Amino acid sequence: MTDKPVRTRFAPSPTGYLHVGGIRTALFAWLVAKQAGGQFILRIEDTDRSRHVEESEQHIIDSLNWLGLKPHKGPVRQSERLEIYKEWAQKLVDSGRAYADVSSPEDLNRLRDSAKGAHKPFLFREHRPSETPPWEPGMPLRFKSEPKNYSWQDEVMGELHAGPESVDDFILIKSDSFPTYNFAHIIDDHLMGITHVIRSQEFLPSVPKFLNLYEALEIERPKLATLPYVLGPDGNKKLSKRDGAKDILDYKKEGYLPEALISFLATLGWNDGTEQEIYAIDELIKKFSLARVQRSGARFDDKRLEWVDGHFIREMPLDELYKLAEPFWPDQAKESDERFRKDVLGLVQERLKFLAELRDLTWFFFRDPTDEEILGQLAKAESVHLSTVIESLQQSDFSYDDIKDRLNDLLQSLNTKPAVLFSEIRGATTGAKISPELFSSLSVLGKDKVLARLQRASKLLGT
RNA sequence: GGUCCCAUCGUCUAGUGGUUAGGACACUGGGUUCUCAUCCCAGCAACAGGGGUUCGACUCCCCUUGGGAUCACCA
Repeated sequence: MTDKPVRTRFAPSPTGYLHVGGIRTALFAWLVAKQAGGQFILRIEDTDRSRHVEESEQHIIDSLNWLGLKPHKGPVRQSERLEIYKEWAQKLVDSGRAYADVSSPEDLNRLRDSAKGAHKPFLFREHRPSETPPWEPGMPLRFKSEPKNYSWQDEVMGELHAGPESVDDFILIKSDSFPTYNFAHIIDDHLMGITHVIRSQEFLPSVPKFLNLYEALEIERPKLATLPYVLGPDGNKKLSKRDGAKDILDYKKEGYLPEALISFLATLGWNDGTEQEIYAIDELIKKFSLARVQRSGARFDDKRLEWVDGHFIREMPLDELYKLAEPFWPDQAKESDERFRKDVLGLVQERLKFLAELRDLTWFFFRDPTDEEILGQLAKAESVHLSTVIESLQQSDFSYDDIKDRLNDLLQSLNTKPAVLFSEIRGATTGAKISPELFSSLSVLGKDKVLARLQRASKLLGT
């Protein structure tokens, strides 16, 4: 092997959005390129016109950009390279390694059915016609394979083997003149100088066919790396859109941090052998290796993602988090100033798992609770201290320390417990089932609001 | 059915012949002046089965079982 500059690619077909499985493939390819100082290329495999979704390409690009997996250049589109595939196809025709396929869909179905009935694999090469017409536009072109045993090295799976049954004649160019994946990706990888083909497991059974084609084309084979599936949360099936796998951009909408997703995805099927659980992107670039990628599928676990995301949120400087939190505030928060919102954010930072939780955690800072909300948090019979609390807090400067001292004093003088007194105050001032720590909450909420809410609660209870 | 891949706690995993099989998520219990969360402590919990090889197997080999993929003019 030569010392060609490392180049990897991510080659999705534009049929919809990207889910975590696809993104993980992109991430690994990106990491391999990055750590070698190489290039990461985006190639749009749009050779199936019937499944093509117009907005898909932009959506894919947006997804990669959000996660910081920036391709080296703009995307390469296979649909714009038809002439190239045609030329290479012609080479195969000229060397006798490809032939026009005149069989009808009915022929094929019949052959397939009979193979199935005989419990044998369907191999087109067993029905290869002895004579075929010259290849002309509008005719599908089929590869003429030379079946044999193969052994090859996979960067992830190790030494792999397959028998001649795995090699067959397959379609290179379809009747609409578009190439198949099986053909186009081989040509493109070669022409684009791709050094590592990193792709998911579904292509593994086809590798012997590809190997046969590399030989027929007399081109050097890139390194092959097969990634195991990301499995759905339940069952052993690979994660799929059909089973509700989320669009990666939905995680953006819910306020997950890109660096958290990256760390989570990287450790889904890879580890560096240490007990480290969280990785910064720079560390991943340094430490990642295909050889340490797991060979078995990894199940996607929401809970772990939440934990990782919460971890990143807690570690983040408040000012930075504040910028990201912008779209996630409760509606009424617009009317509050930045200082206030930052204080509030500081209070809930440690309990956010993702930013969309901000709303439910902070609404009572921006809007008075309703009667029902207050009463829902207060048991009348036990709520008897409110007027005393009001008296004391009226004297307070509402600093954290002063509030703390006063409420602690009340604990003494009223001869009660935090579980009683603090719950009462919390319920009356927030009307919420959960809230941040009491003294800070009161301090941030401010004297006017706190006193007004306490008085209102007191009135509601008739005390 | 043929071909191919895979197999350690519920989940993600460490482990490369000798370990009380480690960590993390989740879960359970406890602590941190109320709730929720953080943090800390503790607990629960795994080598699919059977044969070999070996003084010794989670580690190596074989078989079985289980799971998955693939056999398209889809990628």
